[in-house]
Amino acid sequence: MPELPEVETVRRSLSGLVGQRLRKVELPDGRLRYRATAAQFKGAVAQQLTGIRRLGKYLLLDFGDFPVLFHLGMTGRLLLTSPGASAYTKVVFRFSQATLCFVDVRRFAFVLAGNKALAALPAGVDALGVQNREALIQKMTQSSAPIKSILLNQKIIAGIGNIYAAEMLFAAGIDPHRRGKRLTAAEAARLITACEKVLRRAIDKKGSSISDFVYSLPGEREYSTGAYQKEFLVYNRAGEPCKNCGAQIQKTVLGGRSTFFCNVCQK
DNA sequence: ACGTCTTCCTGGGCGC
DNA sequence: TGCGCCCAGGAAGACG
Repeated sequence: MPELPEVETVRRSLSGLVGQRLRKVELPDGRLRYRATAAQFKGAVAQQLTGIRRLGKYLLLDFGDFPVLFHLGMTGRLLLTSPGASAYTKVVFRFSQATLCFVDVRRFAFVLAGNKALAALPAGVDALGVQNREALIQKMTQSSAPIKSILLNQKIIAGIGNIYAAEMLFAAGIDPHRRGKRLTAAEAARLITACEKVLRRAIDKKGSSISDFVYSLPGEREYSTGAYQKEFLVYNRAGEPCKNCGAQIQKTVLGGRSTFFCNVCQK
């Protein structure tokens, strides 16, 4: 689920926690990709939350110089709610004025702290923080992997997942199967621009809610959902007409992932 | 070394 | 209604 726009939406939803002190961490069920333990949060307990950063699909809660890192995997959620609200609440953070629950139905999400958090950060440049476009263009065009796999590779560019990769390649008019090497520098540049445009628009719409992406609204009892799924031009639209040319949207498997594209508009 | 495939989990949706 | 199968936003690790 959570790609860059969803994680950014979560980050914004939690901004009210900044300045609050972490009183206590509870572990109803530490089973996640990496088992969560009480010991790992020692450096954060009794500290004030000084900021929340996002890097790619990762969220970093900074307690002074002690970071706590979250990755939501496929179904992870960070919700301002009571632990009993979900049967899948894994970790509970009791702040001075609020309770933050880390919830995951599956166990692909994880939380790391301190040095382990820093070590887990993605190597790639954040997809919305590209300073050196030339360097990124070079990385993209020297790989022999399909361009879609390159977009999904967090070591090259961080934050893009299966949904947005499809939408970006459509926006740039590039076939997902094209090898990075086979792209011209101009096409790679066009793709980077398309990436930023799609991500910004998706953030404006508070992400995509396909089945279960929700976020907390400060002060609200109900969860909210994103709206970008209403604007999908290719993702999950196999067999439907391309909104640009009318041809049927194609679905294939590329790198083990469902891949949607228009074989007329994307070359 | 690099690209691709398999696996980790669980629940929802669909066909029978 | 129930069962079994397939699929899913991610990505590490195994394999070739």
